[in-house]
Amino acid sequence: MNAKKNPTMKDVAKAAGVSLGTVSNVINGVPVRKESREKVEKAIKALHYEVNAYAQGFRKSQTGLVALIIPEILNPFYSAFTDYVAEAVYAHDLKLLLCCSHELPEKEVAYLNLAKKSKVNGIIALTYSDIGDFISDNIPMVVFDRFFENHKIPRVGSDNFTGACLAVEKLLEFGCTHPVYIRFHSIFPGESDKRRDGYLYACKKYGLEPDYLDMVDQGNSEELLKRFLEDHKRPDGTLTFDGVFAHTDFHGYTFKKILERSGYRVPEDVQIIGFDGIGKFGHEDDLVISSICQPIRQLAEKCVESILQEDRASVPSLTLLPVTYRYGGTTRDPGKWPEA
Amino acid sequence: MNAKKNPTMKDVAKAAGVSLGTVSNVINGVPVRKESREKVEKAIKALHYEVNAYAQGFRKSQTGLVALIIPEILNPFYSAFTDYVAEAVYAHDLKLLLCCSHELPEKEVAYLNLAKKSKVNGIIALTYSDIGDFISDNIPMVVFDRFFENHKIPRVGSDNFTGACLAVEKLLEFGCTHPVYIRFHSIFPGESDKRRDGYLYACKKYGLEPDYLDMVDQGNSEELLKRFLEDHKRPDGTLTFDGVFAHTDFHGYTFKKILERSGYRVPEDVQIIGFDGIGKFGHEDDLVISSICQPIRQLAEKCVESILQEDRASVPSLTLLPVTYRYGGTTRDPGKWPEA
DNA sequence: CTGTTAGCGCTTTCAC
DNA sequence: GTGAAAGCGCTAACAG
Repeated sequence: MNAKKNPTMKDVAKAAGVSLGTVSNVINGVPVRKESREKVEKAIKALHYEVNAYAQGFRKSQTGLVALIIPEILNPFYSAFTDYVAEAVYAHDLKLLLCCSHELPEKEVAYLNLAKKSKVNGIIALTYSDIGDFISDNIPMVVFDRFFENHKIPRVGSDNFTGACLAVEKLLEFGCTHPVYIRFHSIFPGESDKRRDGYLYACKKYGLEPDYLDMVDQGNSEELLKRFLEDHKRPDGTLTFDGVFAHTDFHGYTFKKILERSGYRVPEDVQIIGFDGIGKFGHEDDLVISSICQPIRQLAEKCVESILQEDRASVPSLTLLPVTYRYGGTTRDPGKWPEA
Repeated sequence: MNAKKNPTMKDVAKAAGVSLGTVSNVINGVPVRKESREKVEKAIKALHYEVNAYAQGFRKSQTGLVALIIPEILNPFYSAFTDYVAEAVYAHDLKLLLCCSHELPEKEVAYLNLAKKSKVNGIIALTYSDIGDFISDNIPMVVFDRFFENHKIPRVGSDNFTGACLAVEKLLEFGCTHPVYIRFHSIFPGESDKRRDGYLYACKKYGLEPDYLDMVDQGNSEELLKRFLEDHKRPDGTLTFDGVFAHTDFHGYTFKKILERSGYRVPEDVQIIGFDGIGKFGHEDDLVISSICQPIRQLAEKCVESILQEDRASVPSLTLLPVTYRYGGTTRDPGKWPEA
C-alpha cells in the first residue's frame, strides 16, 4: 500500500545518534539527559516517527483494550451505557472494543473468546445467555445486572428493589389505588428480578393486593399485554387497575399504546411508571414515559473502574447505585399535570 | 495476576514433539502431514492453547481493527449506524474500535492519532470538525456525509437531494400548499447540505415560494424555532405555512413540540416530515415523526466494504444510497390518517 | 544516565 | 513436509 514503511525506533536512534534504549526512555518518560532528549525529539519530528502501539502492547503484554459485550445498541438504554463507557474508557487512556452480541449466545461466546485471544485488559458484560462456562477467571471482568454461578465476578447494577418500591409509592402518591406490575424477562437470573420483589414488598407494606403479569420474553409481549388488558376489564368497560409499574420503559410504552388504542387515557385513566429513564432522541430531559431512572453514566463509570482495579480481591462483589423517579407525561404529578 | 502464564506455541510444539513452524502451519491451515496435525491438535487441546492474537497481529502487522469515529451514540441515528457497523465488522472477522468524539475536535484528532498508532485496518469517520490536516493518507478511510478538501477520501451518504424533493412532494400530496424548510447545521460542508438544495429545487419545480430557516447550530435552535413560528403567524393567529420539511427528525420533533405548545395541531394544522427515520426505542417500525428514512444498515455496510476494498483506487469517491418516505404520525397519509 | 542485549509469541523464509 | 533460525518493534534488565 504505502511504499516506504513507517520509521521505527531504530531509525530514530540512528538519526539521533543515540541508542535504542535512550529513544525508548525518552518516549516512556524515563529521565534522560536534556541534550539526548532534544536530539531524539528532533529526530522523531524529522522522521514523523510514531510509536507502534501494537508492538508496544505486545511487548508489555498490555493491550489497553477494554471489551464491552452488549446485546445491541439500538436500544437507547444500551446505547447510553455504551456511550458513557466509551467516555470513561477514554478518560483512562484505554481503548474500547465494542462487541454487540445481537442476543445470539454463540456470538457472545465468540466475543468472549475474542476478548481472551486479544488479551484485553478487561471485559464489561451485559449478557442474557448462558456463557458461564466460557468465562476466563484470570481476566478482569464485571457484569451488569446478571449473576453467574460458579464465578466470583463482580456485579454492578441499579438498586432495583428500592426503585420498584419508589414506583409504587409514586403511583399511590399520584392517586392510584390499584397499581399492577408487568414484566417480561429473560430466563436467566439477574439483579433486575428485584423489581418484582420490590413491587411485592411495596404491595404488602401498603396493604395492596399484588396483581401482575410475569412472563418470559418470547417476542409476543404485545399479545400478552392485550390479553392482560382484557382480563382486567369490568363488565362496564372500566379497568380493575389504575396504575402500572412496567419492568422497563419499553414495556410501559408498549402498554400505553395498547391502552390508548383501546380507548383508555394515559394518565387520566391509567398512570404508568416505567424503569430505565429512556429519553426520546437519547436526551435525558425528554422521557418517553414517567420512569424510575437508572444512573446510566455512573453505572458505566463504576464498571470501568471495577475493571481497572488492580487488586481484584478488593472489588465489591455487588455494587448497587440509587435510582430516581422522573416525570415523563404518563403520571399525574402535581404541578406537571393539571388536576381535573 | 495469574500464576502460570498462558501456554505459547513453543509449549505446544514441545508437547507435540514437532517444531514451532509445524504448529504455526497447523494453525494457519497450511498443509501438514495428517499425523503431525493430529499430534498438534491433541497438544493444543491438552494445553488449552489459544493463539495470542496480539502477537499474531504484531508479526503480520495486521491488527484486524476498524476504528469508527462518531460524535456520540446517544443519538439514535448514530447508535443505529454503530450497531450496523458492528455487525458488518463482525461478519468480516474484524474488530471494532469505538471512538466517540463527543463533538470535541481535539478528541477527534486524538482518536485519529490513536487509530494510526494502533495500526487499524481502516477508519470510518462521522466527523463535524476540521480534522483534514490530521488525516493519514496511507490508511484506508471512508467518511460519512462530510467532505474533506485536499484528500481523496471516499464518501458514503444518503441521496439527500432526492430525499428532500420527496419530502416536499409528499407534503404536497397530503394537501399542503406552503411547505417550509427548517435547518440547523454545522459550519462544515457535507452531503446533507443537499437537503436544502433539494427543497429549493422542488419549490421551483412545483411553483412554490421557498421559505426556510437556515441557521448554524449553536444550541439555541428551540429559541430560533419559536421566533420562526412567531414570524409566520397571521394577525388572526393562523399560520402562513402548513407543512414543514425538517432537516432532521430531531428538529422536526422539536418544532412539533413548539407548535403543539402554541396550540397548533400536528398534523391537522401543520404536517411535518423529518429526515433520518428515527424510531422510538430504536425500533424502525415506530417512527418519532413521519420521515425520509436513511438506509442506515446499508450505509454502514457500504462503509465497511469500502474500508476493506484492497484496491483503493477502485473505491468510488462518492456513494449515495436511496432514501424512502415512511409515515410516523405527523402527516395526513391517506389510510393512515382519518381524513376530516 | 546510556548503550547493549535478550527476548515477548508468532510467521516466514530456507535448507533439509 | 518439516525443522531451524531470523526477525517484526519494542521494553527492560544489565553493565558500564
